[in-house]
Amino acid sequence: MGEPEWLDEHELETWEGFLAAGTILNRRIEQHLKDEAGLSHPQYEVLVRLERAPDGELRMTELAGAALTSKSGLSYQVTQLEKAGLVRRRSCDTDIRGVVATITDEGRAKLDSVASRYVTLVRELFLDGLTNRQFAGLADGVGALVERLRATADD
Amino acid sequence: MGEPEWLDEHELETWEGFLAAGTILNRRIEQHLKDEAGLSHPQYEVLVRLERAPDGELRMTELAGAALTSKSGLSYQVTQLEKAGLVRRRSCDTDIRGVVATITDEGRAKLDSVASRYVTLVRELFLDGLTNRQFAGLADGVGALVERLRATADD
DNA sequence: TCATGATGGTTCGAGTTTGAACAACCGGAG
DNA sequence: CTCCGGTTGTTCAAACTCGAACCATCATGA
Repeated sequence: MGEPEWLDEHELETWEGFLAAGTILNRRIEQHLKDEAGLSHPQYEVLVRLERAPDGELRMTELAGAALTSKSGLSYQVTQLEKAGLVRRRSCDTDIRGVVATITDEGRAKLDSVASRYVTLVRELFLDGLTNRQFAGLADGVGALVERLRATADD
Repeated sequence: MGEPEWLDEHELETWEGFLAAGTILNRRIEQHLKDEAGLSHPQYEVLVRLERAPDGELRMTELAGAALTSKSGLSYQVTQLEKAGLVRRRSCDTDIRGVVATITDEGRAKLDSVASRYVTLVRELFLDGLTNRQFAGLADGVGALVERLRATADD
């Protein structure tokens, strides 16, 4: 294994800050979603993915692949959303094993009702805290990161 | 509430990328910690904070305040770490209610055993994916974010 | 001194996540 | 057609998280 090149203070600080910021932002968003609409963050994610998909439909596996949770976690969340009437399950036409999740009109309405507040929150917590220069730099870095992480999604 | 200023594509992409990157990185780190040392990420966090503290000791509340989990969550984790012999509890000298958590020698040894691998991983997943310019930009942005989030920790 | 409100930590229950096990099914090679 | 490895989604037990309730204690002021 050998000695790696240790992290200098700035590197460590940035790394830990990055993680910490993600954690805090996640938590704040979650809090607001819960209070406003009774949605957990995973549930909100599911709805958003579905809304963006053609016909508001997506296979379970595709849904899970969207960086969310495990298959079992998705199963659970979709069940919750189904109980709430925001999503429906139907079996896939071309594959009997398959299940397609569909967002309902209530689901879309729920998303609409949260959207404005959500955007406001993202501005407050994230964008407003950054100068244009900082945002540009962060956007660039994040872009590179996401690309790299997606590329090495399986190792 | 009124209509907020909507997010343009670049803003949305950056925001979602930021969250997604955090989630993925967290998960990968967690995976490795679990495999290598049988530690969860929260547990690792606790050990790191304790190791950095003078005498390797910290009050429970201070520990929880370090952006980790809730008080109850911390209680649970410290109990787990105690069972594993990596941390000890003792009551506080100046406040009978208080509890001080202390990292044991085994705890320090455990951290040492993970450190090298951990650093390697951070380089692989995070630092190596960024050019110097990108890192600088991201570091700047993250710094501003963390500062802002800490400042508004209570609203 | 004695109330009174705030604080420190644990414990409890409900909800959630995860990986493993499972049953059903697909699709290609032979 | 028939295997057979790989896929799909659910279910299960175990672990984890959170907030609320709780008791004990502190600190302040009358």
